[in-house]
Amino acid sequence: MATATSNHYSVLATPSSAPPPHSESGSMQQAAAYRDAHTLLQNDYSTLTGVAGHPLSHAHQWITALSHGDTGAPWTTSSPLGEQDVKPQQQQQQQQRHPHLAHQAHHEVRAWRTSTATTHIPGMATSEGQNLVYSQSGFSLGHLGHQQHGGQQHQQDHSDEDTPTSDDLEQFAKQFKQRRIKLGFTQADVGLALGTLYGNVFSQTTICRFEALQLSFKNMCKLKPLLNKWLEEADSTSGSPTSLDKIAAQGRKRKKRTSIEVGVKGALESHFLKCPKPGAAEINSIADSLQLEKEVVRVWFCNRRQKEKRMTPIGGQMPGEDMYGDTPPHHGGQTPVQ
DNA sequence: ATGCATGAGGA
DNA sequence: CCTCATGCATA
Repeated sequence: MATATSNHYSVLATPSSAPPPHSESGSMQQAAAYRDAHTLLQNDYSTLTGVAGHPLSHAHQWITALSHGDTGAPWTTSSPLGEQDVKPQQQQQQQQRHPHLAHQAHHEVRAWRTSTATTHIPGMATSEGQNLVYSQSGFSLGHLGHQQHGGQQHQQDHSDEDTPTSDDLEQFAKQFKQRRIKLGFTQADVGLALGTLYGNVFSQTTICRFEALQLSFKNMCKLKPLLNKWLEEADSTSGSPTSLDKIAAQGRKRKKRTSIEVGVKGALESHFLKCPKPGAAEINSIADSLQLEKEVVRVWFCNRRQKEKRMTPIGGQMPGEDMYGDTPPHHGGQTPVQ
């Protein structure tokens, strides 16, 4: 589709778009034991997934099969139905920069987990070769948890209000995942539970990213307390009724996800290396040469930059561990990928 | 598990 | 326009 670029995201009902039963990709993690009698007032995926033998497989993603009558469905222009957010949106949504970190705008942090948890190869010139102890001080978390009393500083506590270190987060994430699985919950379950418990719903994606440490440091810090509370609730309440609130996602006309071909991705990567922040002109240029929409290119760069800021570095870290014959028999590698 | 996308908030 | 938190849709 070089020229195609179907400019219209006509969400149209793909003629052959039967209900994609997309077999559970993460079936291993989806197999959960619901000790709660939740009413399947949604789409019965049970029929699809149940065949495997999992009587209690839940719909991991509350599909929003909105019955859209209009074929055009311009997700941007005509949106008669006002968008109604389903999020309770409590008042604790304020995570924006505090007056203290105002100056932090530019010197962003990039390498958090310079130390691979426990065992880390010393003096390993990974990619930067300049982090280690140094970067630790790079981001002085001091202001994040800013102690306004001026004298007290007992961080490192745990399970409470202090700024965790990147290492703390890593450990917590690991533990969390383990316990979650032990209790028979899926990532989606947790996301929902958080919503019913505290009013903040989260998606499977977010929980997943948390466990994989693929969120920004700040974001991790924000979520940790919530997940921690859920953990306590979860294991202590091993049989009590969990109030289930089904907030059916409303219809939201979202643009169809554009698939960028590998070759094109490579090209984008190249450009990114040269200029991670291209201006409008550059974007236009790139978009044109790659035959992509400007918006797509712009968004691609935005997402790419975000990746760079995640806790877990992207292209690297624990590929096959050794590249040369010399390999330590142990590795504190990442998650065993569930 | 991840890729592309939306949106709020901030210059 | 960007950053940042988040998620639908998908591989």
